[in-house]
Amino acid sequence: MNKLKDIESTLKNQGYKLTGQRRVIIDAFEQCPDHYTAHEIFEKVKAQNANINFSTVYRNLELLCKLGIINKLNICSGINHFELKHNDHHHHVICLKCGDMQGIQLCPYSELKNKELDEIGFVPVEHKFEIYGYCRKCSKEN
Amino acid sequence: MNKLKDIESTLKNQGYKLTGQRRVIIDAFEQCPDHYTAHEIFEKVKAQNANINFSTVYRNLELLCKLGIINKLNICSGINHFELKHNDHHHHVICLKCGDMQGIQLCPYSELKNKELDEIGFVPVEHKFEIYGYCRKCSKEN
DNA sequence: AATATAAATGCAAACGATTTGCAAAATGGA
DNA sequence: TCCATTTTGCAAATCGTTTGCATTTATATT
Repeated sequence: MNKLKDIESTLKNQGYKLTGQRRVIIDAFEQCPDHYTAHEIFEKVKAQNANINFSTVYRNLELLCKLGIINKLNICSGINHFELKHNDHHHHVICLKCGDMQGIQLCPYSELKNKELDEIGFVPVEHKFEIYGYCRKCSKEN
Repeated sequence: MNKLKDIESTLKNQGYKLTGQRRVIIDAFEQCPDHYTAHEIFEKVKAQNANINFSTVYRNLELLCKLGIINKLNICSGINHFELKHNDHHHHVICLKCGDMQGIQLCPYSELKNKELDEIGFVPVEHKFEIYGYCRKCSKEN
């Protein structure tokens, strides 16, 4: 059972077409250990398919987000990053010096009933947890 | 002991001048129960001082961030919000429908030594925790 | 395999938030 | 009050992202 095939059938089932551009974008994510910016995706994909356009990349990133295939990570830098949505729940540490972002398993939050959320009537759906600090390399350099 | 006076002397101590524009920006934050976008600050401030410019607002928001007087909150919507840095540690809930953002006291993370962070050699400095979901108003409407 | 139709693409231009260069104005110490 | 320095306003540039539209493509149907 191939992840790529799963994604392709998700697209088809929802009435979206499987274009060459989509295939290379999905393929780039398959080969991505962590996350890409839209610009990185564009570069990766252009290397495979000379004729792709930036707006096509953006439109497909948006689509893949909508279908729950990828996640948009928007961190302090202001530049969006995208990652394949895996089954594992994880968060990120982000280096304040070099900007590098790594996934971590640590999650301090469990979605038990919470008194404060109940009081303000807020219904949680998902959460984001980020730790900012210094990565090994940058903390050594200081 | 006035918070405004504290901020003014922080500016002076660091060699920055206390201009009319800075005064109204700080004043707007003093009167702000939670957070503003740069655009909201601009509108508030323009109501006090007809001759302020957007770039002045941005330059001063950046300065106040650098001096640790305000925080920049960058949430999923992509629009930056700014809030006075108070002594209280808090996080935010953000409505997926209307975009409203409220502060919450709930913080599931305590910066104890963490095995996973140690393993990757990451030195935490600060963290951000956000819960996305539906606010009271929007969850009723559904 | 040829066709029809709806969806997707490329292109260029628009967009919104933010940043910049520069000349003019304002601040605060001497 | 004068001067050096900082700060401002303005307009233009920038960056990431989105959009309108004509053309192309994928897929279901014949």
